[in-house]
Amino acid sequence: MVLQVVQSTMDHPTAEWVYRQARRRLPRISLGTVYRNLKRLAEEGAIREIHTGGHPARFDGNTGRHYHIRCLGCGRVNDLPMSVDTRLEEEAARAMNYRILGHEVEIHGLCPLCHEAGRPIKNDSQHFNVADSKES
Amino acid sequence: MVLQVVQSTMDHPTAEWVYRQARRRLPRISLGTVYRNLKRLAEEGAIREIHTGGHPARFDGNTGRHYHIRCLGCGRVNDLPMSVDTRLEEEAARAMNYRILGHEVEIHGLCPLCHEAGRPIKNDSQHFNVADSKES
DNA sequence: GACTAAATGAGAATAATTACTGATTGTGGG
DNA sequence: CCCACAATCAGTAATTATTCTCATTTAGTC
Repeated sequence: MVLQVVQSTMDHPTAEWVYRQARRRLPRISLGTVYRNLKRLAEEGAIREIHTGGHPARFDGNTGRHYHIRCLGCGRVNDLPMSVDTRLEEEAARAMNYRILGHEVEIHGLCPLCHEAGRPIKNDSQHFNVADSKES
Repeated sequence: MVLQVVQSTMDHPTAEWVYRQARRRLPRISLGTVYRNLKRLAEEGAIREIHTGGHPARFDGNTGRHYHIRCLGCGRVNDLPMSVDTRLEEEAARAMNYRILGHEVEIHGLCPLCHEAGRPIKNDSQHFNVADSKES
């Protein structure tokens, strides 16, 4: 059920958002349960966890390899429809003697809304909320 | 002074580690002061903050553009001596209509020590400590 | 239906970080 | 030297995100 919620959106929801959505169907569900299941799903590989950037973790129903772009104005995270560059890993392997396991790329910018609104960059600690377009 | 500590190492220390080091010279310094100054330095651009990956933030005295490699065994973060690929930003700009401001790349792997020791991946929540080679 | 294992809800606990507070230290005039 | 004023500090309380605990519920199975 938690899985369905995460997969239901192209946004990359925070645990908090998943909780709010889940509660619409299972009003008695607790935040702890949401966290517990998000973690389990991530371990099983059914979803991905995005820690990159700052404060609340985000979850991604799209488990294929892909990059993200993050808005420094509102914290929104979107998938990037661009190819994954494995040369980055090859180059790192040559440089570093690590056993390479993967890589992540995150582009930073201002989303159209924040850019237009002239919203400032809040790289700093703010409790980002997912784009709440379809939610109170 | 906090700046000196951060710049004194190629590791990417956590606030905690900076605190421990700083206290060797200024034994009365408080953790709050360390955080306050780390934040200020980061805002002024004198150091960089690395949030990517999980739990405690790390700080980087090297403010030039560069990539990082993170060991999923011990949490260590190292600089990568490889060139920054601005094509990633160009490609993202074409794809997304964001105002692009920058990008980050993080390679994941196991450092030589963890690899050899067969240490498992602890992607999960652990309080990573910096490589404490020169510290109690 | 009884027994067992797994999952849950509710709230306490933890970890990292920030904010607040009153005390201390500077600093530049006079 | 002394005084106002600003900056910084140590210490601590508060916040945020997340995990843990544990009594209870739910499921599965014989």
